[in-house]
Amino acid sequence: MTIGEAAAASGVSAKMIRYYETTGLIARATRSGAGYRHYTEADVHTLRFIRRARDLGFTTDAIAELLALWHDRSRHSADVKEIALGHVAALRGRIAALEAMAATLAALATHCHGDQRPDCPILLDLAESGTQPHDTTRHEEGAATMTRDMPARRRAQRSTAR
Amino acid sequence: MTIGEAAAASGVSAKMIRYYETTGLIARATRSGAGYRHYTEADVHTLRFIRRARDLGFTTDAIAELLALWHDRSRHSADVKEIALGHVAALRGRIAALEAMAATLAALATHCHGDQRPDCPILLDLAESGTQPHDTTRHEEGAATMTRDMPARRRAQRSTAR
DNA sequence: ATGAGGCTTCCCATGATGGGAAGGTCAAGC
DNA sequence: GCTTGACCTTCCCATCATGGGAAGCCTCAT
Repeated sequence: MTIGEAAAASGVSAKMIRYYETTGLIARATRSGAGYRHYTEADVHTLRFIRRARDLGFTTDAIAELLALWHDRSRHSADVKEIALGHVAALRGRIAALEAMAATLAALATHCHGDQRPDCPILLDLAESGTQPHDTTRHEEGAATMTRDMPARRRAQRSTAR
Repeated sequence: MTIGEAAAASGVSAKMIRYYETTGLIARATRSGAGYRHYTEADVHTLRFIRRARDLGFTTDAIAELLALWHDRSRHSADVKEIALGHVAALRGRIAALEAMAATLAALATHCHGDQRPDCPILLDLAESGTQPHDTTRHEEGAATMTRDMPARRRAQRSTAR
């Protein structure tokens, strides 16, 4: 089947299938005489595996390892389990960092009147809390690390904001 | 003070200070005759504000809004609170998505013997769970979105891990 | 005056993803 | 057999926050 069909069947976009091929996550697809990529059911199976792993938050590296183990008939389930548990630990770490942020903010918010007056403990905290030298170590491996995401509406909103 | 000093005093790297200037998050710095950027204590204060907000996971857009409100003497604390609570909600959404992943994986892992045998429910799940057509809607706005982060030790650990 | 270190700008890379252009291919219908 | 529209190819660009590094200018202390 063609890449478009494989994409539809696997839930991985054609763009990403090509990308995975260039990065070596999947093998180079066989090509038709005209250069069209050609996929088998087995390939689609692999793509679904990748998509599923990705949805579980595995890094690309981990996915590569899992794929290798999957294809390895003589694998030890212990290796798979180790990767999975390692990922669970990573997830829990991220969760803890996010929870710390949420808790801090939620606490500040409860002290904010939320009315027409300008006084606001949230702004006070942002402005004052780090007034001291500030530890330059940054990133307690977690907090600031996962700060990024939630895309869309950038420049647009920004202009209204400033 | 110079950009290097401002960076040390604020905890924001010189690189990022310049970046924030180009994106308009902060005003263009005054320059010395030779073109060196020059910062005041007030500027450092602003940078600390930004850093603190960033550490709390606010998006750049939200930070821009918070800065505007901070500088607005006639702000309504309700506006600040709304942004903060909106962010808390976003954080909780991310947390929920990560927890779902962790829970799924942890459950699978408990059923994995983790020994020398190759049979592993984790791999089975990855390989089979999505065998059906698969909903093409993708990204339930959460799951895959926060998948990315945890930098550093990539390639390195990989080698030791396998 | 010389050298070290700090500053400037500019370019590049990251990771996963999509957008889009320019051009080739295929299958269905006429 | 030819047209047409859908699909394929590669290539480039952009995202977002961040750092690396190069080339060249500036400044202060010796």
